[in-house]
Amino acid sequence: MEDLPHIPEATVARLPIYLRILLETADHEIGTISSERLAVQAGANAAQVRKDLSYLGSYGTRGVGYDVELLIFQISRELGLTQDWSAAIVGVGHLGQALANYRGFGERGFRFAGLYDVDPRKVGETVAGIEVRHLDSLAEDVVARRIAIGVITVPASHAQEVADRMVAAGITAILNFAPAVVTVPDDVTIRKVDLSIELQILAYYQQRKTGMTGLLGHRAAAL
Amino acid sequence: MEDLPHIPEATVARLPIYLRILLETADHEIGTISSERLAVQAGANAAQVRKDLSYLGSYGTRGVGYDVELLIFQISRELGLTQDWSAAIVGVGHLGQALANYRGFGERGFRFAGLYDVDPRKVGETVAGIEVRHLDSLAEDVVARRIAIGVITVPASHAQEVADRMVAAGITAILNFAPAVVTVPDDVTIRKVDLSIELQILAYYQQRKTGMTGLLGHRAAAL
DNA sequence: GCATGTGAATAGATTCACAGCG
DNA sequence: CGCTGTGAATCTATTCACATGC
Repeated sequence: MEDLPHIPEATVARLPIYLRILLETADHEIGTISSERLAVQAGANAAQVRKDLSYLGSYGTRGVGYDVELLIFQISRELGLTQDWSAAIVGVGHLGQALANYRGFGERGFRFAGLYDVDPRKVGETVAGIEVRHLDSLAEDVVARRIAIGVITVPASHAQEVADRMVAAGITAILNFAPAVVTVPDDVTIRKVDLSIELQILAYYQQRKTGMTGLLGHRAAAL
Repeated sequence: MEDLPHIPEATVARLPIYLRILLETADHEIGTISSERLAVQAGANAAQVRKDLSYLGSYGTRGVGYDVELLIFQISRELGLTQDWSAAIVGVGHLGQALANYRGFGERGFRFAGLYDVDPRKVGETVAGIEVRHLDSLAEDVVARRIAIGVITVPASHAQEVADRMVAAGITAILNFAPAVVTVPDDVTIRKVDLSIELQILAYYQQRKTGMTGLLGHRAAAL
């Protein structure tokens, strides 16, 4: 298999996990790893690991396993992590500040190159060593600081508007933390992280467990 | 379709989105909504909306659409949101504090009933109106405060240990923000939110766009 | 007539199972 | 002989298309 045929979405989502495990493995000075071992550590199935890795090419050795360093390089290259990426955070609330301070983003070349808000009390402040600028400065900064990724941490009511401004500013990859459906043009990639949806999903599965106490799956004692 | 046959995972993940849209729709005093309209607002396909909703039962009216209030109730019931849920956050770093302060969790009956850390400088402090307690108190609090959900916001190196203590304390639903694979027994539901993985996925798709400039998809100018 | 509800068709992801190679 | 690489089989999810019923 060669370079261009694109990788299934589900595989792309797992490559970063493999990469992290491989980096840890390399730290332990282990030179080679089997799909079985990688699968156990990733909480997956060995056949899946092999199939996923096969989309990158044939970098394993039969009877031996995968060379850890080689695989780190190949996955990094495939994910585009051989270059550095600059991101802008729009919305300097609790979450925006937490992200700005989050160590472990550098995990693979991500840098927050800008923090934006419209609140005059926040503009001019410094958070995590970055000066908060007015959202109006975003467009010029995208060019000047080569910002490629936008992170939305504003309230839901402003999320679409912020996304529109990001797109207008030339950003084509967005990570949305606001609890709102945001639509963007086809050439813009958007992903969402929605904390309250995650909790609701957990609640569903949790209810299935405890709700089984009554005969008909009725609701259990609420608090 | 009746009560027990369980709902596909993909559908469960979308129900909270529909619910949110329906709540907004209700705010605008609109009594009825079509699958088409719901689909547009959720960024989905009308057939999918109908199929998803059909797992809850037949709550639509042909030729008309769905009664907004009725659907809100049915989805809420299915997701287990007719009861309140208490969650504990373990790890009072930037992210843990941001979550504790996050308004909009109450969006459907979630309450943070406990904040835990092991750092003596943090234990005893108050964050978002909640006293930070030592992780050792978790087990007793799970019982006393009926905590059902655990949220992990500690560094990756401690995530598994914290998860183990949550499980030992009787928690059976966990949301993990630490960039680490955490394993739990089968009867425990775990979901992960991994910020750096999300950025890496964006980087992949971003690269596909810009990386096409060179003939062979080689890496572009790094900064 | 119009929008739901749903079988049937399609697409996508996971797992199996084994041939192929070091 | 052991572990990769991958077609084939299976399972899950999405989309189509239309019969059904208000």
